Amino acid sequence: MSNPEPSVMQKIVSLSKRRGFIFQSSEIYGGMNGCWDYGPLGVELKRNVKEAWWADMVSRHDDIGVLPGAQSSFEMTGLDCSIIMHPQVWRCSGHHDLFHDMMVDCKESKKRYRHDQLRGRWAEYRDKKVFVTAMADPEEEDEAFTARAQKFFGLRAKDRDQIKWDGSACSLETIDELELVLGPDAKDAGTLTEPREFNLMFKTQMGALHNDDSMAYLRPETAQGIFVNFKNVVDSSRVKIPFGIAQVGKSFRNEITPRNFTFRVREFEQMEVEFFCHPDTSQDWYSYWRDRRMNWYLNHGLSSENLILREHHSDELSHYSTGTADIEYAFPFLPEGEYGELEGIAHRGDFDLRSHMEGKLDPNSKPLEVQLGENGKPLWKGSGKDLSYRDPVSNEKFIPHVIEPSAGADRAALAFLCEAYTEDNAPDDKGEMQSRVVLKFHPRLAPMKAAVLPLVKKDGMPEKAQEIYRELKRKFPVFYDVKGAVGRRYRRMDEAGTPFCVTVDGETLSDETVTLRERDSMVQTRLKVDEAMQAIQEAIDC
RNA sequence: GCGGGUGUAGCUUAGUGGUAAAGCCCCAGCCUUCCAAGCUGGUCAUGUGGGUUCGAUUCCCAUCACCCGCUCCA
Repeated sequence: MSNPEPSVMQKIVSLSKRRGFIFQSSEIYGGMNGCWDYGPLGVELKRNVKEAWWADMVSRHDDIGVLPGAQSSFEMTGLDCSIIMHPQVWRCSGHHDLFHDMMVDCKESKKRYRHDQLRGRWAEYRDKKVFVTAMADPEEEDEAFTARAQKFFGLRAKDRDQIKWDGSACSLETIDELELVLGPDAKDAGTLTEPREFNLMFKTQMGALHNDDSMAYLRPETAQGIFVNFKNVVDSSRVKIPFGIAQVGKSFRNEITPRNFTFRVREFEQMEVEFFCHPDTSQDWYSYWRDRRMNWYLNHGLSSENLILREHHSDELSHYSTGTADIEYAFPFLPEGEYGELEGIAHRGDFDLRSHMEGKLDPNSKPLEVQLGENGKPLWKGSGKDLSYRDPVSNEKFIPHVIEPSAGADRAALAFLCEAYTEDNAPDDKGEMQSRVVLKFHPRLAPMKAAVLPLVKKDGMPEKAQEIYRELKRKFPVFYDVKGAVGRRYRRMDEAGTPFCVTVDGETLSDETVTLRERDSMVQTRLKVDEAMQAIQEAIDC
């Protein structure tokens, strides 16, 4: 049984494990569906992604100057909030209603239905009784039930009126005898499963005693923590609109189908900005963030051939949003021409702040109004706190609009890993070309920035190399390796994505020069140790 | 959630109802003055749990994980 050539994705997964980028979670116990761990090199890669993002969005941000493409200067600040928040946060955010359904599956048709949306009616013919269901509009449902029952009982159209109907149409929720239920797309009765709770939010218990009051959720996104702290940040930090609040952290979603390595997982890390601005300027800020975020990926090495900016069509948008764009990458596990989302940039209007003020807004209302429950009161009460903003100069009071660039840290790390994976050819010691695996990471993202290698393990070279290693290590992550032929060590570093090798030879001992070998081109340059360090630092900083 | 496939060392593979094989990697030496496969030695494996059997890595069942397709994707 000879297998075909492994796919690029299989090679990346294999390399990830072999070199310590990404491991299956809990592997010694057989693994955990959709969970992955970052190994020694992977943790550096992902940290570099997050740190580059944080530096570019927050710590290095120029609060005073006007950045290219921006209409004015703006401030950026950060936040780190708890993963478990007040359950009302998720009711007002809309996650509770959207993520929380009772579902039934049909074993015959393999279709899945919302338990509360499935309606039917009891029908009887001769000795057979069945609860026929159908997916139909209320005006047409009686006709649909009749058609389903007629087919089930094997009757002709003219014999329809022989079907006896018992009671009026009702929701499946009122029916206990599932074995007598005919599914909307089934031929036989009794193919529907018991209703099962379908909850995309992770539930947990707050406190050691478990009861209904102690139920809490693990956050499904970091964004809500920013919205609920909006007033705190404004009151404590002297920021003025426009400004952004950034946060990096873990989020949890019970994805139905974890798939594709670390792309779709249940525990993941987000890098989100909520950018608050005046409603009149929000469209320009939306365009600004969309373009800036796209360029961020391009500047860190993703090829423009593999990256697209996809603007959502107007019919895809929540109507309160006036723009949403996805930054998508052509991951190797996807079919040709398909892309997977790295980041979404959404214009969210004032939906979130108002929902946390007034109560959950009905996303289908226009203009936005608080969603009411059956008793005519708000379905989910808001905080009642005033989350509007008063401009200190104009004295205008308004609820800011929000632009939300929301990125996946794991997805970004995976995209950079996939983009970096390259097979090319390099000469061996006899000058014959051999295949080479090299990870062409941007130096800023590479787990190790350089390796320090004594050319041979004698004549004082190891001692000198260790000295240089300690000097460089104060500035950035460096690896020391003395084992085996130097060519072998170069290849090992190529496979780990280390952009530079500093090689110590006989000359180093007398004149403090080394060779600096560049990973992608394999070009070597003879430099002073200080110059080599500077060259590496410049490559990282760019 | 459904259907199909796969699961043997860190990786890639071989093989068998009766002692599990190899290459690469890795480790310890030796050799080596700039791009992997010179020498010697060494570590390490049948996903998990049952069943059949004198004996199971092999056959059967279940389970877990991964891959492909469907479904889902705020």
